[in-house]
Amino acid sequence: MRSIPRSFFARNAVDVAPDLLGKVLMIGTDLGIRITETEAYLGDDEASHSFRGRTKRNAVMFGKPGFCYVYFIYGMYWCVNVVTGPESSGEAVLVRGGLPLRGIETMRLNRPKCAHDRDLASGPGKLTMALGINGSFNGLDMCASTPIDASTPNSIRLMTDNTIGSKQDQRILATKRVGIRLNVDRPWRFLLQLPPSEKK
DNA sequence: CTTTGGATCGTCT
DNA sequence: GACGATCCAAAGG
Repeated sequence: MRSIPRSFFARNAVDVAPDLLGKVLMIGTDLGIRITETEAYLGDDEASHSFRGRTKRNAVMFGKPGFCYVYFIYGMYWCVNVVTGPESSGEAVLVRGGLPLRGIETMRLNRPKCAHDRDLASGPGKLTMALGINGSFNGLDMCASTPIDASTPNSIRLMTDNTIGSKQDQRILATKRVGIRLNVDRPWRFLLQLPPSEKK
């Protein structure tokens, strides 16, 4: 498991989003999911929180790539993004789903009503609940080179897992984004198609 | 299996 | 004052 350089995120969100499939979102050292679903949001994109310019909520989107943008939605849920593109472009990739990789027991405690392990993190609100991500993670660096140990609170990282097959082996499906009202036709939702044997 | 509607509050108009 | 980058329980097929 190795960290991802900031240059990976300093590209267009539509390019970063599919490349994040198969990568690992880690909280601390013992809790993580393999990313299976992402969505790209651009600066000049009516569906994006950044479309109408910088506000208190979306300020992180206009900062450096590789940082964490967390927002609260529907009065109940948190969603987590990674900022992409050149600084102040207002781009980000929403992490919409993943499969438990480490710390499944913790995820079950965080989502006691979840019937199947494969659904512990199978949605943008579900995965933040499973991983314990909330507003206090907003603005944290997800590709810092500083090592994480047990004394690092609220650490959140995107990482590459050597044991996962190369991107060339992955089947990626692109569809329209969900849950939005504007700019609905862009095929900027990306799903990792797993072979039945890997679906758990 | 699919469809429907309720929950719940920060943010921006 | 309205609505949202959602989830889940309940009801119907």
